[in-house]
This record gives sequence, C-alpha cells and structure tokens, in this order.
Amino acid sequence: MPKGSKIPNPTIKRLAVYSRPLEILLENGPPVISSEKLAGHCGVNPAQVRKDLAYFGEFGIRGVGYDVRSLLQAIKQILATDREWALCIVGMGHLGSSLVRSENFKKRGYIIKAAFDSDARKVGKKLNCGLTIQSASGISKTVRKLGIEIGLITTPPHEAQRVAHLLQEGGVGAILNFTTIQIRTRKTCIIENADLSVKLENLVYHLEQLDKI
Amino acid sequence: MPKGSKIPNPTIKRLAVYSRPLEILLENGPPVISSEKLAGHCGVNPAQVRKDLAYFGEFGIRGVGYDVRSLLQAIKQILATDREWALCIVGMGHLGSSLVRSENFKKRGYIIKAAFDSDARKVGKKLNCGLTIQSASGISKTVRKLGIEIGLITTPPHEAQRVAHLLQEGGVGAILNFTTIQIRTRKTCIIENADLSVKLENLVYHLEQLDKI
DNA sequence: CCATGCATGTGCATTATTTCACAATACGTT
DNA sequence: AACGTATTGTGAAATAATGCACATGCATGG
Repeated sequence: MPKGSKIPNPTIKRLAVYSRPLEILLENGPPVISSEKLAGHCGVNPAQVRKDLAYFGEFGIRGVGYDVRSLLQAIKQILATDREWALCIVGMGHLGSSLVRSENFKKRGYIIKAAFDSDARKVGKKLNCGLTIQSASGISKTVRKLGIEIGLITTPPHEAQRVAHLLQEGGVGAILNFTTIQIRTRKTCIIENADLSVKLENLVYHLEQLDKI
Repeated sequence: MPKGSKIPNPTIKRLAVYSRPLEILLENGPPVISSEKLAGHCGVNPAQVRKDLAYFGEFGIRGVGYDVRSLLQAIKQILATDREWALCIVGMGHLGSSLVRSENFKKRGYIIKAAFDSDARKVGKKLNCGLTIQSASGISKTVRKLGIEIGLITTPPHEAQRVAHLLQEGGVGAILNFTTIQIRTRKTCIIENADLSVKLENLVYHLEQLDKI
C-alpha cells in the first residue's frame, strides 16, 4: 500500500532473488505459491516476502497465495527486466572475456554491444560473439553512439577510475565495478561493486571465527 | 573496546574495502592516514571507519591518524587474510575457467587446488595453471584429501545444490555460490552468494526510477 | 448461504546499523 | 612547559530493516 514511500534497497535485491525460483516454478511447479514456500526457496522470512511485495501493490490472494505467472511478470516489470538493456564491458582480461561470452546475460536481456581494452595488442581482435575489441580511448563516443546504458569495468584497478570517467562522458547511467577500488561517480551515474575478493574475505573471517571456538 | 560483542557483518565487508586503498598507500602514499581520508577513498562516513575499527581494538593515535602499515597488518590479521586458503572451483564454464586463471586470487593467497566439471568431455583437460579438470563425482574425496576449505560453484543452477552437498561431504567450511539459485547448507558451512544478475537488476531498477521522474 | 480454514497485508515492537557530537588525548610550536 | 590544533574513540540519538502477530478476506465444503 505505501506505494509512494521509499523502497529499501535490500527489498530490490530480494525481488531479484524471488524471481529465480518463480522462473523455475513457471516450467514445472504448481501455478500458485505461498509466501512461506517462496521464502523457503530464498532463505528469508515469509513476512519479509509479503512486506517486500506490499511496497508495490497487492499481488496475492488471501487464503490462497500468489499466482506464479502474474507475480513473476509483476516483479519483472518492477525491476524493469521486462525489456532489453544495452551493456558494454571494459577490460578484456580473463574475467571480462568470460562475461562477454555469458549466455546468462543474453538470456536475461542484457545485450553486450561493445568490448573495450586499452592494450593495443588486443584491439581489433574478433570475439566469438561477433564483437571486435575496441580501443578504450573510443569509449565515450561509442557508448553514446550505441546508446549503451550500463558499463561493466573489469580492468586492472588503476585504470578503473579513468574508465568510469569515459563511460560517464558517453552517457552511461550505471556502472558495475569488478575492480578492488571504489570508483567516484557523478550523481547521474549509479554504481554497484562486485569485488569478489571482498566476498571471499568475508567467508574467510567467519571460518576463522569458527575455528577459534 | 567492545571486543566480546557481536560484530556487524557490514563491518567485516568494509574492513576488506578499507584494506584496498591501504595497500596502495603502503607503496606510494604517506605513512599515516586519517579516518576522514580513508573514508573518502572508500565512500563511507569517517565515524563509520572509526567505529568499525574500534570493534577490534585501538589502532589509531588521537590527533594524528592511523599508521598505514600497522593498520593494514591489523586488518589482514582480523580478516585472516594473512595466511593462504585452499580453494576449489566446480563448473568449468566461461566464468569458472576465468576464475581459475585469476592472478588476483593467487596474489591474495587464495590457492586454487582443484577444478571440477561434470561434463565428461572436459574431464582430463589440462589447464594452463597446471591443474587438470577432474570429474565432479570425485569432489568429496579430493576436497578432503587436499584439505580444501572453500568451494566456488560456477555450475548451471540445477547442479548447484548437489555440488554443494558433495563439497560439504568433503568438509569445506564455506561456499561462494555464483549461480542464480539459493543453496541450502548445514550450519557447519557458511554460504555467500555472488549472483551477478542480481547486481545488474538492482542497477536496472534504479535506472528506470530515474527515467520515470 | 453460512461456517471453516488458510494465507495475505500490515501496524507495531524489536533489532540492527549508521551518524552525530563531544570528551579524551597526542603532537608541534612557542 | 603550556597552548592550540588535529583526530581519535565512543555514548547516545537517529535511522533503517526485520519479524511478530493478528485482523482481513477469499475460497471451499457442507
């Protein structure tokens, strides 16, 4: 009901998580699911599921549950994953190259329209997906021409800030940063970090704690 | 000071983030840094930096700041990144293969000791790093034999739960899950999710919100 | 057509996290 | 040695997020 109120960020992330089992249920499972079952699939509290959804409207039927198909559709519309998005990747190292080839991205409507690298030896190389690696110096112009909305940065850390600047010059509205440094952006550009080492370090800390007991 | 009290999880993640600029400063920069400067590098509030560190002791000098070298050392000790950790990766698709080759992991002491895949055509293939891809059916035994502590899962989603089970059978204490499904683990096994699509969906939602205004 | 059962939607209490604001204290300077 | 400046460490306030518990309301069966 509180349609105008501010939505917590954790809620948005969970919506994406909820959509995963829904996609699977749409194929195999029953057409209706309760908040309790859905919560079970996602490892959260059932009340949390209901509250998260309630931010955006009433999607369930009391005494019954949620219709899988329409709930999934609603979530996709909320998250704006019901349309395609134009991406580019900067930094064609191991990680960048693997992301370019990701079928997963394509399947979800994330279309990688360009791949960049600052290494002259890589520029011009043709990738299996049909793209040709372009020079990082042309980022701004190409991003603008192709209407790229999101940039992924998989360069070495010391190049990340400069690359982010070029992406913003080209007009991207969001950056997914895989490097270990924190990038500063303008207010017009959203940033999300995906530093895998941070996740590992979190695990390692907790492992060590357990060992100490 | 509250050395016994429970540490917030966000604090642990931020400690890892703090360590990044400290590593760089250790090479180039001044030997001392204030909470305000460090916070600036990491995009957080200075009081947050001080409070995070205060959970573990007193590392600064009033009126001066923190000694870069000793603070970094302290954080590494807290996070237990001052020693090596044995990893394995299950799922030698594009992403898994790129992670195996990651110099970044090795540099930070995460040693990949084994690589698995369930595809018979990939089993036996030799990787540049020296490892040979092993059959997923041998996960438990190999994990136990090599003393592997953390497992990375980069399989297709439908294999993830089964693989997680095998890893736990082998005695891993933590799993980093790159797939889109939520894995259930025993209490003796910590799990961390790294579903990249969730991050993209978060960005995409916020982009859409901005456009609507 | 009413009663019963079940699962949603939601106000409120609880818990967690962040930020403020200031006393405590180290250092350089006179 | 005393003063002023800078920056920490931390209690307390503010903000954010989660979880409980129950009234609400739909559907099914008698």
